[in-house]
This record gives sequence, C-alpha cells and structure tokens, in this order.
Amino acid sequence: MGIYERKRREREQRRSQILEAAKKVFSLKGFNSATMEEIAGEAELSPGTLYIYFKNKEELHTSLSIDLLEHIGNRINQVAERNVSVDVKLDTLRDVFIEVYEDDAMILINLFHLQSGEVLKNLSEDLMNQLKETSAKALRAIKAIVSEGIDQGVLIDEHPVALADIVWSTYSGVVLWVDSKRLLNDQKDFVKSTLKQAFDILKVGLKKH
Amino acid sequence: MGIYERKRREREQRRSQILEAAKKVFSLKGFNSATMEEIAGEAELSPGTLYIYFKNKEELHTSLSIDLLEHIGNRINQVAERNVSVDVKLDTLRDVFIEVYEDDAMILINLFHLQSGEVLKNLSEDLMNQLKETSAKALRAIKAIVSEGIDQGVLIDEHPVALADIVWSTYSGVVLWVDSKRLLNDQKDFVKSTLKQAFDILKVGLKKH
Amino acid sequence: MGIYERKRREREQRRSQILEAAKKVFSLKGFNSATMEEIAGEAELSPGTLYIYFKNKEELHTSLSIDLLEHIGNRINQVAERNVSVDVKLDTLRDVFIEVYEDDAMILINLFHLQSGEVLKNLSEDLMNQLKETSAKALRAIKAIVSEGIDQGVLIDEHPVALADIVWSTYSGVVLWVDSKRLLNDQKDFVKSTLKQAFDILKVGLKKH
Amino acid sequence: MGIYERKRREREQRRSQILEAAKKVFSLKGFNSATMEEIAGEAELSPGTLYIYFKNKEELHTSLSIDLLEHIGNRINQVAERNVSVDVKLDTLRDVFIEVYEDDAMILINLFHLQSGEVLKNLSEDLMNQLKETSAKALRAIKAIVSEGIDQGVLIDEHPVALADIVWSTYSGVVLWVDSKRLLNDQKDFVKSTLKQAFDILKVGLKKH
DNA sequence: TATGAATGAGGTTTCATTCAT
DNA sequence: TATGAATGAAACCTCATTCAT
Repeated sequence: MGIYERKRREREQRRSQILEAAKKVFSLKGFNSATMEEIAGEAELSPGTLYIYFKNKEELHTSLSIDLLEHIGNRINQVAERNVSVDVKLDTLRDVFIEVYEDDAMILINLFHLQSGEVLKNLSEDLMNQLKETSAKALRAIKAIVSEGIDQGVLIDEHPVALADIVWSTYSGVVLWVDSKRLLNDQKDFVKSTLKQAFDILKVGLKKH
Repeated sequence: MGIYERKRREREQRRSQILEAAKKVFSLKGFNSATMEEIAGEAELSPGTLYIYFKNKEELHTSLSIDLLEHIGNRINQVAERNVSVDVKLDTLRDVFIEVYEDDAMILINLFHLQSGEVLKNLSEDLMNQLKETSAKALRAIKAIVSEGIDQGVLIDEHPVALADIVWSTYSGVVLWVDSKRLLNDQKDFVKSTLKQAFDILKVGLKKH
Repeated sequence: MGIYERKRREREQRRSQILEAAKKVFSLKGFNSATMEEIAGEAELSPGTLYIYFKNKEELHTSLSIDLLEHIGNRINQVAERNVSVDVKLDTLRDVFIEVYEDDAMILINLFHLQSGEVLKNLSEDLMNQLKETSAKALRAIKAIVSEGIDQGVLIDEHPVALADIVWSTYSGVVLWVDSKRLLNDQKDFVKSTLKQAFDILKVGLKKH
Repeated sequence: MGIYERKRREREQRRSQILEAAKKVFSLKGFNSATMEEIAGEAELSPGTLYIYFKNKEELHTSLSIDLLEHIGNRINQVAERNVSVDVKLDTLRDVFIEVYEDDAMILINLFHLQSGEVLKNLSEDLMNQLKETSAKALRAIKAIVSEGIDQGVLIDEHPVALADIVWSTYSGVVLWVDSKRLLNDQKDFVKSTLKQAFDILKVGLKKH
C-alpha cells in the first residue's frame, strides 16, 4: 500500500471516528445541547480537529443524516430490485423502515427534525446538494416501487411522486409523534407496532379496489 | 366596566400582544434563532416585560403551541359532534386539518417540532400538564370519531387510540415533510394537496372492506 | 386624636410593617438574595410603597441595623448606669450581648456584615450620619463602663476607646465566626457558649493584675 | 524543560494572572460590585477565559480566600513548631496575624466576609471541601499552640478547640470592626495597633493565674 | 398615599470557532 | 495534521426602581 493510500485511509478513519462520536452525543442530547467539545472528547480528539473534517456543527450533523439517508436509500433500492410482487415489496419496505428505526432510533428522529429549516441555514452549498441528492434518491427508490404498482394496475392511479411523499411522511410522522408521546406521557414505546399498523392501513388505502 | 375588569382585560391584551409578536418571530427565525429581545421589540415592550407574562423562552413558545392545540381540539370536537355519517366526518376532519394549516402554517410546524424533547426541559410542571392535557384532548376528539366508526362497523376493528395516533401522525408527517421538501428543493407548496390526498388514502385504508 | 396625629401613626405603623417584613426576608436570604418584591409581599404592600418609606434597598437594610444598634446601645446604657461594681457590669454586659444574639441572631449577623463597605455606598448622607451616631452611641456606652473601671484602678490602664473597640470586636468576631463555622462544618450552634467564654477570658485580660 | 512541563507552567501562570487581577478588583469593589468582565480586563484576558480556570464568580473569589487561608495556616504552623515557650509562641502568633493583615488587608477582609453563607451557595462540593479543610487546618494550627499551653499548665484549663475559636474570632472581629470604623468615621487605620492590644489582653486572659 | 406593571441596564455564562504552536 | 487554550459575541434573565393611574 502506498503512502498516499495509507493517508487516505487514516483520514477516512478519523472521519468515521468523529461521526460515531457525534452520533452518540447528538442522540443523547439533541442538536442544540450537544457541544463540539463533548463530541471531541467522545472521539478522543481535540475540538480543533473536528473543524478539519467538518466545516461546522451543522455540517457534522448533516453528514450523519446523509449517511443514514444513504443507508435507507440503499435498503429500499434492494427491495425495489427484488423479483417479487408489489404487495410483498410494500410489506418489505415497511419492515425496512421498522428495522432502520430499531437500529438507530435517535439518529432517525434527528434526521426528521433536520427537516426544520433552522439547521439548514449554515450548510455549504456542496453539502446542501449532497443532502438534496441523497434525500431525492431515497424518495426515488420509494417511487420506483409505487410506480411499478401503478403500472401493473395494483395501486391507485396517482402521481407516484406524491404517493412516495405520503409513504415517507407516514414514516416520519409516526416516528416523531409516537416518540414524543412517550416523552409527554411517559408511555411505553409503541413506535414499532404503530409503524406496522400504519403501513398496513396505508397499503390498503393505496390499493386499487 | 369595573376597574378590576378593565385591568384583567389589559393584562389579557398584553399577553396576546406578546404571543402575536412571538408567533411572528418564531415563525421567521425558528425557536433557537429567535431572541427574546427581538420578540420584545416586535411587541413594542421591554424584554423584562416578557418575563412578567411568561417564565422563560420555552414557556412562551409552548404557550403558542397550547393555544393552537386548543384551537385544533375544539375544531375537531365540533366535527365529532355533528349529526352526519362517519364518512363525512372523516372528510371534514381532513378539511379542518387543511384549514388549520392554511391559517397558521409556521406555528403548526413549530408545534410539531416541539415534539422534540429538547424544548420541553425548562417547562414548569404546570405548563407541562397543560400541554399534555390539551394534546390529549385533541387526540381524544379524533378517537371519538374513530370509535364511532368502529362501533358502527364502518371502520376496521382496531384499538381506536392507535388509529387516532395514526391519523395525527399522518397530519404531522405530511406537514413537516412536504414543508421541508420545499426548503430543500425550492419546490412549490404542496402541503395542502398532499394532505388531501394522504387523508383520502388513509380513509380507504381505515375502512372495513 | 386629631387627623394629623392619626396620619402620623398610620405612617409609623406602615414603616414598622415594612421593617418587620424586611427583617424576616433579609434574615432568611441575606442582603443580595432578598428582593424588594419579596419584602413587599411579606409586608402585604406593593413594591412601590416601599420606596415611599425608604429611599432604596440599602437604606431599608440600614434602617434595620440602626434600630438594632439603638436597642443595643440602650441596653448597654442601662447597664452602665446601674449602681453596681464594674466587675458585675462587665458580666452583665456580656449577658446583654448574649441576650441580643438570642433575640435576633440573623439581624445581628447582618448588622456585622453591614460593616462591609459595599452596602454603605448608596446611603444618603442623612442615614449615614444616623448610622454613625447610633454606632458611636453604643460604643460610648461600652466606653463608659470601661472608663469607670480604669478610673477605679480595676481595669488596665489603656485608652478606653480602644478597649471599647476590643470589646465590640470580640462580640462581632465570635458571632460571625462561630455562626459561619456552623455553615461550613454543620456543627451545632455554639455561639452563646463561646460568647460567654470569650468574654470571661476578656474580662480577666482587661483586669489589672 | 519538556513541553509538558512548560504547558503546566503556563497554565499555572494564567491562573495566577487571573487571581491577581481578581484580588485587585474584588478589593476595590467588593464581591458584588466587581464584574467578571472587569476582572478579565484587568487580567488582559477575555471573559470566557476566566471560566476555563474557574467555574464561576464564587469559585474565583473562594480560590483567593483559600490561598490566603493556606498561607495563614502555614505561617501559624511554623510558629507552632518552633522550639520556644508558649508565651513567645502566642506573641509570635499575634505578629503573624498583624503581618498577614499588612500584606493583604482587603483580601483578609473579604475572607472574613466570606463567612457569610450567601457566597457559599454556588460552590462545587470539591471547592467547598477544600475551603473547609484549609479553614480547619488553620484552626488546628492555633489549637496546637493552645493545647501545648494547656498541657504545660500555662494556659487555662479549657477545651482547646474553643480557645482556638476565640483566638480566631478575635482576629476576624478586630479586622472587620476597626476597618469598618474607618469607613464609617473616616478615621485612620488603627487595625494593627488594635490587633496588638487585643491579643495582649487575650493572652493575659488565657493565662492561668 | 398606594399601586404594580413596566422598564432596561447590566450581569453572568456558554460555546462555536480560530490560530499559534 | 493535530492541538487546545483563548476568544468574544451574544443570549437569557433579574430586579431595583419608576411613574401613570
């Protein structure tokens, strides 16, 4: 391995190290209460180093979101490309959503909160584009499934982009709301079961009757 | 009018004056970027005065949310009490949601963001309870409609509380997501049309087949 | 009773009412943490009213101190004027000090803390003079006893003013120190017993041998 | 000198720099009127830097007191360990007290004022313990001298802890009272002479007759 | 005289970000 | 590249005091 390659890997590894730490701290404290110093400490690095790899706090946070979005997009694409019926695909999509939630509940919640304009203001154009693209990709993956259903006459005859939005909205809505209900009312965690139920209902609603 | 009554009205009016200003500034800047000084300026009052009427920034923000939640709850109750079929009630519920969004988009968005635990930490127990209660009330109103449908054998045979959660989740999900899509992609505002579509699909999904 | 006389009495009573409340609150919270609003509340009056009777917070606090100083001065004078030996007078003086401490520990402590220049800066010249005079009066009363002892050849041959200062210093020193020891070390209240002991030792030290 | 050692020294120096500035400003204005910004200015540092070295204003002030207390404790211990008579030790103790006053009058006065519970509220448990321990150490040093005298039958047969309290009380009492007399009556500074006199009297009072 | 809502200056503190080493 | 001490702007909030009623 050449010296250049080794350097590149080291850089890559540092980046991951920081992202891992950031994930932990953001999950625990939320965006505003998390401090760069704390993230640096968690990553066993100094605050200054964080700024070598990420332009600012917003970009660090957004990078996390992009990574998760990318992961979600990939998983959905896998579903879309499988050689099964649309009906099964919708069920599998639902299960992917649940699985992602189970893996990384807090980051997912933060991702949906990022949908607030407030955090997006300090992003560099570059990262903003990346975020847009990754987000769009995930949506396109959903749209692919929906489109297939429409083409086969299985799903209702609507604009597939709009339907994909509704699928995604249902996802974020359930996650945010049921999670916050837990905070407000000290209830148990019903996110998974509610997600399942919501998507079962949604599937019926989407079907041509 | 007695002096006592006049004083009470003046107080009430000051409070509204502050809430009105806060609504404007929070809508424009979001919770964190909005400053108490700016809100005070907008209300043509001094910063100190804000703290006579509201214990801190969080409580001022939450008061806005409570007011809106109360309004929503009332509107839903009106729907629930009408002497029409469940089918019509669901359509009217959808229209109420759309109407509320049209009246006060930014505050509604802030309300849904409040579902993040971060803002809830500095609330007095009193206001917290008020928030919980108002929130629960709105949910109960939805549940009433759903329960009626279940009892009449029109809607699917599920726990009405869970169904109410799903209805509300759909609402918050669509509002947050489609709004953020606008921010991300500079698209036009599709919230209203998407809300309509989402609830039409949801209604079908909820129906017994 | 004429209307003028009644008004005067009412004023007097309001003043006492405020002083009483201030004593309570200052004792509980100390000078800085006590707020004018809280004192007003305790006196069942409005904040504004306090400023009719006292120019500012410092003057209100100082008025309390002056009242206590006056009381101490009177009690010492009673001792000085009694027809008993200097030896007995010194013992009685000691007992007066202990008694005053028992009656109003916190105000006495505040009085000694007032000896910090910080509180004295906002006083009107008028009140400052009053404070000086009352303070000097109490000291003169002690000096009278000490002088008598010197004249009779019972006490050591020193400047009586200096000796009076030492007596008073011992008083304030023990009260402040033993009280703070309680705060620091959660010890029991040894002020009274230590006062007794300190003055017994002091008496021996003052005596001509 | 290694890099680690140099860094440590730099840190140490910064700390001293801040303490020095704080001493100046607290002495001039007293605890409440002194502002962190002013101290920062005096130290030619930014306000934020102060908070790297001291948790808050109270801790900065208390650190000054602890340093002085430590110094006093050391000086007394030197006296206690000398190979001279108790009588000489008591005289030397008195001279140490006077010397400390001469070196740092204002900080000593602030130290005695710290004995007010008000300032102690924001202290970390750690610093609180440090304060307690340093304070106890100084007292123990006095107690050692007194105990020796009691054991040798030179001093009166009392609990040495109580006697140490009385010695310390006399110190703080004279310093605070005579200093405040200067403020009140614009008198000259009699603290040193009064201290001398007070301890001479005290010594006689403590002696077995 | 009494009220008490309103004022607004000013203080402490936090923390993202920089930069000399 | 990595460090981490230093920065300094800016925010929240308090509360003594005022003044129109």
